[in-house]
Amino acid sequence: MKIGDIARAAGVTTSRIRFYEKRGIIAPAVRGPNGYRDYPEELIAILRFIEQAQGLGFSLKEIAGVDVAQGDHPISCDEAIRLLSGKLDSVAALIAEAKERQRRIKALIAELQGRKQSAA
Amino acid sequence: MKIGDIARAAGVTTSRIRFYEKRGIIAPAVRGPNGYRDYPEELIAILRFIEQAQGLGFSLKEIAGVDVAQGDHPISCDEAIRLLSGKLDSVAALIAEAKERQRRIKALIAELQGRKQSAA
DNA sequence: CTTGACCTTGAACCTAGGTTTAAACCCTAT
DNA sequence: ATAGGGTTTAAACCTAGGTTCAAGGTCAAG
Repeated sequence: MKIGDIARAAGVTTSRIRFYEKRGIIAPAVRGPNGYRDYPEELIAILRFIEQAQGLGFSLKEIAGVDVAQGDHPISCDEAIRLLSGKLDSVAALIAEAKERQRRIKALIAELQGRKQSAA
Repeated sequence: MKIGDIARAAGVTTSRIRFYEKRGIIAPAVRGPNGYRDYPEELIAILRFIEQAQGLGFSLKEIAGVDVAQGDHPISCDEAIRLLSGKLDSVAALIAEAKERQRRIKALIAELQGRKQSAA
């Protein structure tokens, strides 16, 4: 499949696919006699996987570390659980931070409203 | 006060102060006869205010919009409440998103652990 | 044989919030 | 007068995740 076919099928741009290739996130494409990239159908699933992983909060760097498209072992179940657990922790930390911000903002609003009352 | 004095007092770098000035987040400094920036002591509080606002999730663009250092009216109480309430909403949205991620990650982990059990 | 759609490359551009660097100037102490 | 610290400027660099551009090659249809 040519890059445009893959792009349409996976719902991503062609530039994004080239970008991933350049960054080593997906394996370099086999080239046809005209120099065009020729990708296996499996890349569609890989690209969807990447979007999914991004949606879960994984950076491209982290995704690249999984070697998803390097033809290596497709990552062990234990490894996947380990990665997900790590991300779970960082998401929890993010939530805690956001809640703290929320708390402080609420306190500020309350203070300002109190000031408004006493001024009135 | 010279830029270095302000920087030390406020706990920021001099480059950051110049950056803020260039971006219009703080007012351009008065210059001494040697061309050195000469800042009023009040800038220290303004810089601290900026850090605080950033900590609450406000971008520099949003902070600049407040015209904190333009010598204008120092922002009305109602206006402050409005801005804070808006930020409160976006923080709530952020938390909701993060929780959704958390939920999905947990579901994935559970699925993988189930797979491990059935494989064992 | 030309038009249009596709592909190639490298490089520049974008947001956000700064940092770093280079080359120059100023001030104070010794 | 010279060393050291401070200051000035513009411009380049950084992370992240891409997009956009320019200039050119390829392919199938009409």
